[in-house]
Amino acid sequence: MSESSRTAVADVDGDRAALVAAASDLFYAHGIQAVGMDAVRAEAGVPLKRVYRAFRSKDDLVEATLRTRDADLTGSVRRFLAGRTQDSPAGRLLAVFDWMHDWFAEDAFRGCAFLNAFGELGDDAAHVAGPVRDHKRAFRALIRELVGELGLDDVESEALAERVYILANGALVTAPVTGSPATALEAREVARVLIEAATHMPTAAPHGRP
Amino acid sequence: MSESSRTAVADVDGDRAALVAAASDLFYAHGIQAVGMDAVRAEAGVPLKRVYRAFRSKDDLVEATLRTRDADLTGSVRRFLAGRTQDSPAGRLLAVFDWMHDWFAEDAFRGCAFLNAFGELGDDAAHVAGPVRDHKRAFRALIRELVGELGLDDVESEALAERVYILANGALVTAPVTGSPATALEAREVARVLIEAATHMPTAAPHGRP
DNA sequence: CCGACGAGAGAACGCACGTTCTCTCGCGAC
DNA sequence: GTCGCGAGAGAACGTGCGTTCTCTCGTCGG
Repeated sequence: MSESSRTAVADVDGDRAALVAAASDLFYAHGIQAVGMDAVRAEAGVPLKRVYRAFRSKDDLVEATLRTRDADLTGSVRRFLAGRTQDSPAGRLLAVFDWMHDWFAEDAFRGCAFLNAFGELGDDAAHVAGPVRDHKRAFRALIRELVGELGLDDVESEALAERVYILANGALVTAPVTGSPATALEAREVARVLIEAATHMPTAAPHGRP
Repeated sequence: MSESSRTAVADVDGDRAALVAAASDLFYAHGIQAVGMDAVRAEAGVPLKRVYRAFRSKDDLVEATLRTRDADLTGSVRRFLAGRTQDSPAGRLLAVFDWMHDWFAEDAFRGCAFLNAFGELGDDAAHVAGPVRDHKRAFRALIRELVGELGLDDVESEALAERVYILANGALVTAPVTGSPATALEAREVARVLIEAATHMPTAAPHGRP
């Protein structure tokens, strides 16, 4: 067993994981300020004392929650893309919007946790603004990576990546307000037009997956 | 004078206006839950008693603030468009992004108050979700109106409007995170490509205003 | 000049939160 | 068996909120 002496000595790592999982769901569903530490404690089934042994404060927990969610999302989209290695570079870039569509259709979907958190607390809270900016940078970098496979030059690649990134954020924020997952497919169509315009090559037909 | 007996009988309408103006700024800058009624009272210079004579509760004030902001924003963009009546239909549609660019460059810009509020409180709070959906519907209707002048058929017009709307939301949410007003111009370029693709007609050169 | 009404300022109240403290109890060591 | 350590449950504490209440004082009618 990789744990220390049996289950004893208060498994701080296990607590951290349980608390982050519980807090992540609650913060995402109701906002950060609206969820109290007691609700997190109850959802995680961890006594309050251990909560404050695992995290110095609520701010700490919030930051850990955001960083974990960043890793989870990145993992999720990369796993999705791993199933599309046979696709054309354009198809793989567009697959990001297919992934979004699947996500938007989930019952629990309530927009982008990072944009929600940033909108709620903004620049006032560094422990939120930092992870949010890091996540968005990572997401943009992922898109940039996929755009890179299209074979455009650097200037064109940067421009296209920036535009697809803005577009993805647009879908991410519009879908929860309208409640329609199809927003992702509209955005996908826009991306398709952008890719065609940039590469001067036709891409797969709308909504069709090879 | 249009007021009732002098300045007496507690000018409820004046109070409402002052309170909404103060609350609007504070909510926008720091979020809704982070701003207490006492801060609003202090900023507006209105005694607490009159605050609760003008509004039944904080929820009421929040809703009034959002509705007023909706009217203000709509007025602002329509005034901006009124200066572009000489432009082509495509130019007038793209002018929405020029208006956004001006807005993003303001010091106080902190994203879309409606998306921020929705992200903060989400569907949990009907007094927020309602005005947010109404505002977004109105904004989309404005875009649909401008798209209508392009002379496309209804199906194409609806599709283009939806896409430009998603795009505008993308710029609106990306700009505060990156802090770059140029996001609006990137989105403008995407819109230009979409319009060209939809109308099969070239539009004005990038970033050029006739 | 007096009395009463109403407005302003802020204290008061009930509640909920983040955080800490205390009490109790189970369990292992000797 | 007994002692003591440590963990769990939740009470307690300080703070800040939304909302209401009270007290004081200026002002106006008579």
